[in-house]
Amino acid sequence: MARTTGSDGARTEDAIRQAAIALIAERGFEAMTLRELARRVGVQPGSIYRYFPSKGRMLVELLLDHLRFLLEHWQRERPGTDDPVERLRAFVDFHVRSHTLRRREVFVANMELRSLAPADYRKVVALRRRYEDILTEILRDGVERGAFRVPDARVAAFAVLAMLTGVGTWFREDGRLGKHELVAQYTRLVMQCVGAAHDDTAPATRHRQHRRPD
Amino acid sequence: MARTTGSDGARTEDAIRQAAIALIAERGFEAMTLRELARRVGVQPGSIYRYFPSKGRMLVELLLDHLRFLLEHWQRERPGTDDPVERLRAFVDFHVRSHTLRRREVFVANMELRSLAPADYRKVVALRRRYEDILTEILRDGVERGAFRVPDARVAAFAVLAMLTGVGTWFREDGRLGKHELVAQYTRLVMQCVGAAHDDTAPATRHRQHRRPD
Amino acid sequence: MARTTGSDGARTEDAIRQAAIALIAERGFEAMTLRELARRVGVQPGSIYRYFPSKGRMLVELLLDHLRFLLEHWQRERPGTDDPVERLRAFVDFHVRSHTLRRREVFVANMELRSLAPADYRKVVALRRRYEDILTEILRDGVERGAFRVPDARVAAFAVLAMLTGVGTWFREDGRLGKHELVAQYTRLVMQCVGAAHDDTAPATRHRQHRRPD
Amino acid sequence: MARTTGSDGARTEDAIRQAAIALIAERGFEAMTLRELARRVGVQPGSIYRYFPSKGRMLVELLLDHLRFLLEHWQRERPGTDDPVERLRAFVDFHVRSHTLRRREVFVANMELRSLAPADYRKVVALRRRYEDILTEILRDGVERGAFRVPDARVAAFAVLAMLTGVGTWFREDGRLGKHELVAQYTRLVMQCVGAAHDDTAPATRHRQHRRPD
DNA sequence: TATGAATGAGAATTCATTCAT
DNA sequence: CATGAATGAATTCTCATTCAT
Repeated sequence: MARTTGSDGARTEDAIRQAAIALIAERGFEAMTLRELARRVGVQPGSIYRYFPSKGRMLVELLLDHLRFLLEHWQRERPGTDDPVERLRAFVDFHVRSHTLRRREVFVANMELRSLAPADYRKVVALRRRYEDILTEILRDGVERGAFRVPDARVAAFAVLAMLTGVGTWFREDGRLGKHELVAQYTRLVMQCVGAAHDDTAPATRHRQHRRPD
Repeated sequence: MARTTGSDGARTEDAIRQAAIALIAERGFEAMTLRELARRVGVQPGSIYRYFPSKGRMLVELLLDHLRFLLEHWQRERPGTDDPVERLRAFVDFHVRSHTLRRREVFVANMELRSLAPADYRKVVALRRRYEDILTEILRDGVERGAFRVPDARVAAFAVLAMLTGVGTWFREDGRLGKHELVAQYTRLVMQCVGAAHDDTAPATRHRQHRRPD
Repeated sequence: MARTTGSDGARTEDAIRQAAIALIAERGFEAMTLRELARRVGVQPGSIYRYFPSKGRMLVELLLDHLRFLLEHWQRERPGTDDPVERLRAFVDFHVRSHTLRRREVFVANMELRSLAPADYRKVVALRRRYEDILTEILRDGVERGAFRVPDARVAAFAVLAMLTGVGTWFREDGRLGKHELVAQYTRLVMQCVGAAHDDTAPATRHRQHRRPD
Repeated sequence: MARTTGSDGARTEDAIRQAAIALIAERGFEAMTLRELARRVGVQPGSIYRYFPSKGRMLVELLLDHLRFLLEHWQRERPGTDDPVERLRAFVDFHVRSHTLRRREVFVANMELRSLAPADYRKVVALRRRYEDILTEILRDGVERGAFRVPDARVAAFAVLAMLTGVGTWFREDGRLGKHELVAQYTRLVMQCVGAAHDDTAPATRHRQHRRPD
């Protein structure tokens, strides 16, 4: 077959990106083959090279895109207030929502750093660091203002991020727990964790206290 | 050459296991080649097959060994008391210590589940589940006795495990933070997280409040 | 280099098939290596996998092709008559000619059944059985009509086929015996063997009675 | 384990030979591995080298042994008479019996000539030639005395040998046809084939004329 | 823009063989 | 006589990548 009438580069590139994220999340970057990627997209392996100069570059671009997406969206959605509790609440909400919505991207970004070439690794980690800094800064500020009580803001930030990001490992969109409920539970856990003087009378967590999964 | 003088099966197997864990942690299972593994051990690639029937079986055996190690050691070291706070404190201590001591095994066990054949995957996950259940059980018991306050013991267990396990990602044996201090900080974070009626006047965390990593 | 100018799938596949038959006939299927096959064809070993999914599938396809070739050609060339002697004569002629013309295919088909996977083995043997049945049927019919005298048509068919097929083992295109003469001698032997009321005064065999190969 | 008390070289060697013939017949010489052979015999692969200097030498020895066995036994069993018909009858009987009794040896000897090193090939073929010559000589003598009518004794010898040897391909010890009956049928086919002035009133073939396998 | 034929390097794995014990 | 640890070369097969069309 020659060229499909109306075939369209932008559409093809997008299809490749989507399929690549899915495939890498499923199999891992090293285990994914361009052959299979091409098969899923419905093109020949060679065609991928119109859009990405190499398998490795494809990974970096996907990861950078994801991290830029996170940073930009946070920029847009973060609350105007400077109340640490409100800011933390917003961050948890943002993080849990984006990390369940874009589960595969998050998973890939967490698993495949090893597969990056050193220079790419540095770029990606720098962006990730900026994201971590958002939380560190919120915690640090909260500690200073007496809103939170943790021995070390950076350690606490790592702990909280690990906790929050871990949600992607087990949460299923179609599982027992609704996403709203999920956010509520994690918000409470985080608040307790950082020693927020909690008003844990928030309704969402309250009326479920008797529920118990598994 | 047929056989290096004094060569010894048990020793060789051990050397392969050690090197394999290190190499998989470094590069990832798929990216690791048996050639390189053999080179590090100082044998020919084919010799690995005296000890493992395939690359895939090697991975399972390493993972199962690691999980069995964790379960057995917890069995031996867990405290006799049934006070939830004491049990949780012991678990955090055990987990953080074993997860910093056997960092690479932990890392591999968390990253390479994907690379397992389905049947092996099930075996490994079953063991991991038993480990998770230890913490779930402690939390559930604590909630019932009023020692902890979390909306859902299982969700909290996942959250706490993610938090604790994440320590392996950034903690360096030779870094700023001592292991003792590390355990102290995580203990406090976990206690707060599960809403333990805290006696957080513990000295270890106190006199460091002004310190700040990174 | 990506692609030799003017390279052409159909041509390459044919070259591989030809070379494969020759090489398997020479060395045996197990002893043949894809490296050597590729070298003879003038491509890289990996390129063979564009045309055959595995070494094993290559063998089946070659054997099935050969047997289909035999069956189809017999279908086209078999005589319209129902006189058993004429039919047998035509079969011997067809068999000896095709088995000297396609010596290597025949040889491979006889030697390499063992190397087939069980499922493939069944397919190939089923086709071979259809070929054997052609002769069995001719003999059976001839026995019923009183044209041949053998105790058991199926046993005789095996005996005659073995005899005829054996010709490929020793006959050389450039040897003492012409192909025409060869067919004549085998026709006579077969006719005698099945007890045909022979008119063995056929000239072809006559004027050579004093010749002696080897 | 050290050495089994009373373990015995001659016994081991014999076990290896037996197993080797069986395994080569099953899989083919190239496809057989010394590992599997050793496993069947119950020794370690290295131990085989006490008895055979290499895999290749093992094959030659097995083939030479087999051919020597055939020649010696014929020497002992051949009839004293010089009547061509009697001699041919005895040969057919001997050949069919030995080729069904030692099926696997025969099969191996026919299939694996290719796997021999050139020098070994020559030795084996020379012995086989001596065996073929026995039949050629009988036929030639019979033609001269007017007992047989074939255009060329050597061609007929090849044809008859192929026919007779083919029996090993399909005959099953536990099948429909008894061995006695088998010999009788082949004797008759051969006699007819060489144009022996037949007294085909021999009882063995007669009273079965109505039988029909398959 | 896309194909499909081909490459070449390297992967896991197998195997005959060796030899200290 | 036999073992078992090890070798080294080779095997099938895979894969990222190239490029004429």
